Amino acid sequence: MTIGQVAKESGFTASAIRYYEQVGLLPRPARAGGRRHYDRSILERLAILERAKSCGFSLAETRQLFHGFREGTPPSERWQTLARRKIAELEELERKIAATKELLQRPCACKDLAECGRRIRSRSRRAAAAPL
Amino acid sequence: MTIGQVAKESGFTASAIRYYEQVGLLPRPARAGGRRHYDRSILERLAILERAKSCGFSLAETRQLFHGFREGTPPSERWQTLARRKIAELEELERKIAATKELLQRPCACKDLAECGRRIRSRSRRAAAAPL
DNA sequence: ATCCGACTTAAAGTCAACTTGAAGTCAAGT
DNA sequence: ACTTGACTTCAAGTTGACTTTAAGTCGGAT
Repeated sequence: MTIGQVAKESGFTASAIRYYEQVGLLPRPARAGGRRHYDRSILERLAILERAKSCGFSLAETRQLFHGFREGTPPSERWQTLARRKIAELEELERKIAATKELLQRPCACKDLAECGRRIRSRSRRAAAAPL
Repeated sequence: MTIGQVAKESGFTASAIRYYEQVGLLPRPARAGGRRHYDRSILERLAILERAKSCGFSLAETRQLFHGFREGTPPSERWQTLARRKIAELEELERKIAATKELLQRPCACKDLAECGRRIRSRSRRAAAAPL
């Protein structure tokens, strides 16, 4: 298959596919007259990339999935290791979101923004500032 | 106060303060011999920026807080309008996180990554791919 | 007079994950 | 032979919120 066909079947753009190859997430395919020529197993590989992406894994983390374990480590263990970390991250994010929502729900009764500033400043116990 | 003193008292770096000025989030202060000279009300303004930041507002949204409403609109209304939007965004994000966590909790029993790819591909009903 | 630290500007760099553009190549169809 | 469309490479652009760097200026203390 050409890169265009792979793109159409996988849903990734051709340039994204080239990019993944460039950063080491896809093996270099055979070439026919300069052009990349893939066999259909590339679609499985790309399906994994898509899954990893929808799991919130960065490309660096996704690289781990392929190259970050001792040869022969079963995929169940690979996924589990990465998943545990990511779930912990997501739970941290959920906590931050909850805190942010509470902040957002606080009503304001100031007469102008300058008063907002004064109130916020007088209440600030130097801790609540972490962004998402 | 000089920008350095404002930086120390506010917790923002001097260059961040200059940047906020540059993008229109802070008024241009008086100058004394080229240098910026602030009065203490800048600290209230920066406290609002800090609060907006910890509410997850982008600088563009924060600009709205100051300049996005009819003159005279009370801060309560300003905050409420922006807060409602942001809360909706955060709830959408929470849904995505929940979906991602479910995906991450799915156990894998494949014997190798190629099998993972085949399984993912055969199950894929072209919908579950949205990243965070 | 000279030195230091704090300040000034404009421009460039950072991060991720790609996309876009420019300029060129290839194979197939007319 | 010529056109077309899909491909190639490499470099640069995109987004947001800053930071960093370079080169220069200022005021106060020695």
